[in-house]
Amino acid sequence: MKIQELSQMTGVSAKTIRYYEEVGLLPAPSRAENNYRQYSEQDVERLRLVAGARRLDLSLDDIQEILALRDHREAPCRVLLERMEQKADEIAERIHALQRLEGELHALHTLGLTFPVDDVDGKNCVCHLVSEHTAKE
Amino acid sequence: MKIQELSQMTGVSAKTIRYYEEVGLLPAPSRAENNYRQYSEQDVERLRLVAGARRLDLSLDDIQEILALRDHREAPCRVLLERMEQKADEIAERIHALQRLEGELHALHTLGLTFPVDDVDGKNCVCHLVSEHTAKE
DNA sequence: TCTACACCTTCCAGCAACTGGAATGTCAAG
DNA sequence: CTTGACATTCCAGTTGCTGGAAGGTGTAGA
Repeated sequence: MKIQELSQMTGVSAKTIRYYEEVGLLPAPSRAENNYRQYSEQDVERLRLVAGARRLDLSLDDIQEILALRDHREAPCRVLLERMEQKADEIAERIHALQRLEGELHALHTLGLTFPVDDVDGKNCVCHLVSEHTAKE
Repeated sequence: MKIQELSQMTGVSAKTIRYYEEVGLLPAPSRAENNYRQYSEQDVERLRLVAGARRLDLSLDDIQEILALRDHREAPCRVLLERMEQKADEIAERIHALQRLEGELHALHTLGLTFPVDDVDGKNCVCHLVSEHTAKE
């Protein structure tokens, strides 16, 4: 099958497929007479694994590692499970950071509303709050 | 004051300060005899506003806009408040996306644990789950 | 047959916001 | 006089793609 078909079967754009090949996630496929890339069912499977892992926000490096294990006929499941756990921790942390940020934004916004809005560089201005914000904590 | 001092007063690295100058967030400062950058109190103030806004995760483009208003002696507070609101919405959305992702990761991980961990390419493997994950929803 | 159109190829550039490093210059202390 | 901490410029790399140019290929219709 041609690249466009592989793209449709996996939801990964042709551009991205070529990129994955370039960085070594996908092997260079065989070519037709006209130099078009030709893909097999195996390629579909491999790319589906990549796409699934990307959807879980695993890094291309992590995916490389997992695929390399598979290519050496070692079961990659253990590593994959481990990476999923790490990723979950990372995401939990990012969620907390974002929630803190959200709180700060709301607090500053509320406080900012109590100030005159046309103050160019006076002290009673949300801009000043934001500047001070640097030093906080 | 020299760049290192400005850096310490604002918590922004010297490298980043030069970068901000390069992209036009900070004006090119005057230079000493030895070609070292020389900063004033005004620069401290300006950079503090930038740093505070960055801490709130506003983009450099947003900050450009706010500083440009200030430079034209227009009160930037209205715009700043608006951007803060937009940013809060954006962050709320990102939090939701991450929470969904976290849920998926945990679900797959739990399910993956019920499978044998040494299956190279069989179907009872978390890798297979992840591949299938592509098609979901 | 001509031509339009959709597909394929390669290669180069750009995004955001920095960060690292090389090569070089300056200055104060011991 | 040397050592070390600063300063300068410039170039490259990070992550994971995406856009676009310039050109080749394949098919269907006028």
